Amino acid sequence: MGARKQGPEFDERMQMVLRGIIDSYIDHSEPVGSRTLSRQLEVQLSPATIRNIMSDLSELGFLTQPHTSGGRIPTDKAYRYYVDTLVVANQLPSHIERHLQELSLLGSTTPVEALLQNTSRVLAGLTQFVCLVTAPKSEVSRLQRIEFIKISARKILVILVTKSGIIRNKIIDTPEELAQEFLNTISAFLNDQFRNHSLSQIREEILRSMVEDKERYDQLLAQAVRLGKKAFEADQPEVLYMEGQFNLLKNERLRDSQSAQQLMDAFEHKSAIMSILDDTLNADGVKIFIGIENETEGLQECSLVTANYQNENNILGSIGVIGPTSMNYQQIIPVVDYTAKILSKAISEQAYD
Amino acid sequence: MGARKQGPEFDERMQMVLRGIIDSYIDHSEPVGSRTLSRQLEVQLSPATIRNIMSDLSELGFLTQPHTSGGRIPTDKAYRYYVDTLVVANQLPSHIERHLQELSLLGSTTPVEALLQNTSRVLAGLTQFVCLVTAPKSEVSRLQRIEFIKISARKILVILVTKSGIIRNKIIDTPEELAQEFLNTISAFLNDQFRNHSLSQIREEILRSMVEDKERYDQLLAQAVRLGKKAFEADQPEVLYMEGQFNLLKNERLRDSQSAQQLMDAFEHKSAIMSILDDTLNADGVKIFIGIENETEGLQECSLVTANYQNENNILGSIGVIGPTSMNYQQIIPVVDYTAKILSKAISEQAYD
DNA sequence: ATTAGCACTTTCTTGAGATGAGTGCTAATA
DNA sequence: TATTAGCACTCATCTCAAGAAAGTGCTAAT
Repeated sequence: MGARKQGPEFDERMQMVLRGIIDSYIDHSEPVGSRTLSRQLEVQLSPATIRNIMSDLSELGFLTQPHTSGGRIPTDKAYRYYVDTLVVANQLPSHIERHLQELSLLGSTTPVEALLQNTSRVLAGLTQFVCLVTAPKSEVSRLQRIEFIKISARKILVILVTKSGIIRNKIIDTPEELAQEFLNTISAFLNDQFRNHSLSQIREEILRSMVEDKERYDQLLAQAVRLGKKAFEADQPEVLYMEGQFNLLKNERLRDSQSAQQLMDAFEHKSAIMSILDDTLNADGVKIFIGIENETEGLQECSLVTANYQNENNILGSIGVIGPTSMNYQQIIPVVDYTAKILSKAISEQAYD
Repeated sequence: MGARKQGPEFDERMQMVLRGIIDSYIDHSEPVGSRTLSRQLEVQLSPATIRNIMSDLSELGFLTQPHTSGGRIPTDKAYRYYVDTLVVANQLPSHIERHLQELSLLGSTTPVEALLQNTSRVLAGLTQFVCLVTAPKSEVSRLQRIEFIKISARKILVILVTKSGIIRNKIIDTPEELAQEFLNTISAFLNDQFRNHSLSQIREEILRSMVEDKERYDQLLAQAVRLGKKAFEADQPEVLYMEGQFNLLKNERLRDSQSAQQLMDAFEHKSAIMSILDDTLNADGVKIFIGIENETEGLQECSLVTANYQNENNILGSIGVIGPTSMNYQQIIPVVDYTAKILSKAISEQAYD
C-alpha cells in the first residue's frame, strides 16, 4: 500500500478489461465476473489477475458491484470514458441506411411537420428506444410569408409560413371589425417589411417601432403593428415529437414499476426534455448525456444521444434518442448522426425560396 | 336436477349476489369467495347458500374461477349485464365537474385542435385510463372558407377552414406557375360555390362537374375545379388524440409483459381504434364495449366507454376511455357523458358564423 | 329451501438446504 | 516483481416440503 503513490494507475490492460466489461454488459445486461471475462478476452489473463484489475477499476469508480458477489457493472463514469475514448463508432449497417433514406424521399408536398414526425417514428423503430425530434426553433426561423384571413366578424386567422417550411395557424381577436381588403394591405406591408427576418427579430422590431413611432402613426401602420404583434407573439409552446415510449418497457432493467413510473412521468413533462435538447443547439455533431449527467428527474438511469439538424443558414432543431445507459453506443451514435444529416437534407430541399 | 326445466333461473337474489361480486371485484381486483361476500352483503346469507348461487351463476356464464379454489371473478357477460341492467350511474362528483368545466373556459381563440387535445388530457387525468378524442370528421364538416397562398413558383398552400373550427393546411404542386391574383379569383369562386357544403359533398360535386362539364370549360372554371380537387382530396389521415397510455401500466392485471405489449401494439394502430370510434358515430349517448366485444386485438381485456360530441348541426366526432374491464363503470359513464357535453358546448361556441 | 359440517384443492408463504458464480486474500510460481 | 493457483467465504437463486388461508363441492341436518 505504502509503495503506491496515488491509487492504481490506468494502463492499457486496464482499458482492455474495462472495454471488455462494458461490451459484455451492453450485450447481455448482466453483471460480468472475472471468470467469464477471462474466457471472453482475447488476451490470456487468469481470472485472478482480472480480479485484481477489476478491484482497481472499482476503486477508481468505473465499476460497482450490485451485490457483494455476482460480478460487476460499469458506472456512468465508465460509460463516459467509454464513449469519449474507447468507442469507435460502427459503420452504419446498409439496411438501416436504406431505411433512413426513405425519409428523404417523402416528396416535396409533405408538410415539414409530417417529415419530423416520420423521422421520429422511423428512428424509434430502428433503435427500439424513445426518439425525440424538436420542431425548428421559431427563434431562428425566417419569415417566408404571413397572411390574414377574416373568418368571422372579429376573428382573424393568421397564417405564418417560415422558410424552413413550418406553417403556423393562429386565431386572433380584434376589437373592431376589419375588412379583408384592409387585412390584405396589412399582410402585404408586413411581408414586405419582414420577409427573411427571423421571428424573434421581427418580434423585437415590432416592439421597438411601437415605442419609437408612438405618435407619428398613420392608421395603417398602427393597425399593422398591432396585428403583427399579436400574430408573431410566441404564445404557442414549441413542439416536440416523441415516439416509441413503449419501447423502453421492453427493457428489463427499466421495467420495475418504480423506474417505469418515473420514466413515464418524465415523458409527460415534454418541456423539461425539450430544454435539454435546446441546450445542445450550439454543439456540433453527436452529443451524449449519460445517466446522472441528465438533470431531469427520471432519466437518470438513461442515456440521451442527440444531434442537430439544419438548413443552409441555421441550426433548426435537434433529434435525440433515449435508451438505457447500457445502450449500444457503437450502433446508436452513427444512426443518430446519419438521421440528423438525412433530416437536414430533406428539410433543406423542402424549403421555399 | 330433473325438476328444473332449463338450468337455474335468474331471480332477484342472484342479481344481488352478482352485483355484490362485481362491485367487490371492481373495488379490490381480487377474486371474491363465498365467505367474504357473505360478510359484505347486506342481506344475511350463509356462505353455503352463496356458494350455491355462485355455482348457478358460473353455469350461466357470468362467473369464472381463475383456479379451482380462490374465489370467482365476473366474465365479460357479467359486466355486460351489469352495465345494461344493474348499474345506476353515479352523480358526477362536483370536483370532477369543476375540473371539466375549465375546458369550456379555454377562450375563443383557442384552436379547436388544442381544445380537443386538452379534453383528451384532462379526461385521461381524471379517469387515470387511456383517453381518445377524434377530430371532427371531414365527412360532415362544412366549409367555412378556403384560401390559396402561393409560397413558391409551383407550390401553393391551401388553407381550409371548416365551420366546426378545424383549420387544415396542405401544400399542392401545380404544373405551371399561377399568379396570386388568379388564385384569389379561384378561391373566391370556390368559397362562393361551396360555402356551407360538407367536405365530402364538395368532393362529390367536384368530381361530378369534372365529368359533366368536360368540354364547356372556360379557363377559370377548369383551373378552379382542378385545384379544388387537389385541395379537397381526403389524403390526410383523420386525427386521433390519445393521452394517458401509461396509466394502464399502473393496472396490475394489465402489466404482465404479454398484455402490456399487446396493448401498446394496439395503441400504435391508431387507425383501428379510430374505426371503432367511428362506428359509434350514429349512436346516441354513452356506448360501452366490454372485453371480447372489442374486435381489436389487444383490447380484449379492456373496456371502452364512448360518447359523441356535436355542434348544432352535426355529430362531429367521439371521445372514449379505455380501461380494464373491471373499471368503475358507475363513475366512468357519467364522466364520459359529461365530458362529451362540455366539449359539444365548447366547440359550438368556437364555431365561426 | 337453507345451512352446517367436512374433506379436498389450490395458492401463497416460509424456511431449509443445495447450487453456482463471484470475491478477497494468501502463498506459490515464473 | 508481476502473475496465478488455491481456498474460504458471500450472496442470489432455485427447489422442495410443510403449513396457513381461502375457497369449493357435496352431504346431511335443520
